[in-house]
Amino acid sequence: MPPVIRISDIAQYVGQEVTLQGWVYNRTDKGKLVFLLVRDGYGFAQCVAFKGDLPVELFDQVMRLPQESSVIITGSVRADQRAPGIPGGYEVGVKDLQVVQAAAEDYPMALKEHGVDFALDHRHLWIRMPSQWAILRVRTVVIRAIREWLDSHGFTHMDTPILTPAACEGTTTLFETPYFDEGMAYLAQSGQLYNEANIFAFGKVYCFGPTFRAEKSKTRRHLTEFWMVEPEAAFCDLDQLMEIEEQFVTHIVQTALRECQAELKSLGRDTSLLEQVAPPFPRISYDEALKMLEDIRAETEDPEQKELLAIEWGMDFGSPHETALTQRFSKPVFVYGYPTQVKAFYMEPWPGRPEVCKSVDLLAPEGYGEIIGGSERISSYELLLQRLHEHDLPVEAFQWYLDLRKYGSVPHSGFGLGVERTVSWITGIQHIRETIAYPRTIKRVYP
RNA sequence: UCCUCGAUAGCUCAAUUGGCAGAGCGGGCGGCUGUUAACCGCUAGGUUCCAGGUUCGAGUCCUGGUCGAGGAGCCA
Repeated sequence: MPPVIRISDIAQYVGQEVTLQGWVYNRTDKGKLVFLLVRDGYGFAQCVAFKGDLPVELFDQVMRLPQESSVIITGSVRADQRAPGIPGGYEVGVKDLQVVQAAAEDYPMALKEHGVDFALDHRHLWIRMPSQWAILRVRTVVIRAIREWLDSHGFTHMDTPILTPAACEGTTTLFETPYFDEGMAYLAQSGQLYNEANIFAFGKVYCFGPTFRAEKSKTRRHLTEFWMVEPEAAFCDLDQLMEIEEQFVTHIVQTALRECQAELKSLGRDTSLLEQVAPPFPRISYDEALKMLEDIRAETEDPEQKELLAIEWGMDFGSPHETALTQRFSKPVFVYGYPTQVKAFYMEPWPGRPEVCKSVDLLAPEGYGEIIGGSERISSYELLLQRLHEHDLPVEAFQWYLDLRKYGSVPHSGFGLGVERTVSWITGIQHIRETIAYPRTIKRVYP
């Protein structure tokens, strides 16, 4: 029996007889000729059956194969520019075909556009379609690239708890669940505070897992359950943090470009700007960003847009601001030094400017906006204690966190990168829900 | 929580001023040796989101509700 191959490797088998194990994605019959578009999990390839090449009964069966039937196909590979697929340009001349199961004829996903609600109700089938398959292939490569870079740069992977005692930052709304006799537990919105403990044992660490936010956000950039990687490093200030971030993001983007060419091409992604992603990234201060936004607002004629872009010093950027700002850049851009009042309690103040903190967001270009939020953390025991009081946080719950500033405190910094937002940017898609296999939004927990 | 929009065949949508509920795709049957969302012929397929109301007559107008989408705020 010829070797079972992966469609992603099909170019290596031109002129050879191979076996494909997969599913019929589409069928077009032309009388004495049938085209099957077969997917095997690794790609999509056209298989061509001629009536004269096959037994009469088999050809008749092939001509009637319902969409999504599972099949084992043997035939010879040839290059043909007409052949569609991912990667396209190669096809299999069918010599034998075994039907593992003829699918039921009421498969609901037509090979056409679908409404969002219908598509999401059938997410378990939607992921079979080329666009969704390609996005999720990019996602897995992005996740691998994240781990590769961190693992090879001295970061120790340390899992942090999903069930947590309280808000880490005391701001966002959390999912809660009863926890035996201990009252309520909350689903983690960040592993950062635990990371900060872990660096004093391991130097540089990262956690990587699902993150939960119960906020009633209804936008293309929000999920209630999403994946975030959070690196944290001891003996690291804000400038060193930005160097880490730009190396890290560059590795992720370049790996995806290198390993997902066929997927990105099938998605129609223009990769010219992604190819330019390399250190150094532009760095602008909050004050400079504010000036740019005022200029952009002055040039805007649309009154609605003018209203949305209104801002004054001390306010955090909303998504209209981020979008407008990043449309001016072709590379990811750092915005550092946000007002202390809009950021979390644990951020180190700017030397000589207490109204500003050593925070930095990384905004993806082409209007995609924030993919990373990070900062240098407060290292002084007294200042941290003062901030806990200022934010009305229960000091006793943060006793262990205060200990970190008591026993060998050092300057340290960290950040969180949102996987889904990063994949949205790299794949060029508009809605974050397509970058995760089973999205959880305010209105959806099925399937 | 607020603003805006939407719901008609399995899917995507159309239906003029309130006047017989339609098309394409998908399914079935038939035809075709290079299709790219193939094409051609035939065919089956409807609680027009729900509950009221106006009217000779409502998919269409009015009231209330349900569900969904986009955006704001918040954030990754």
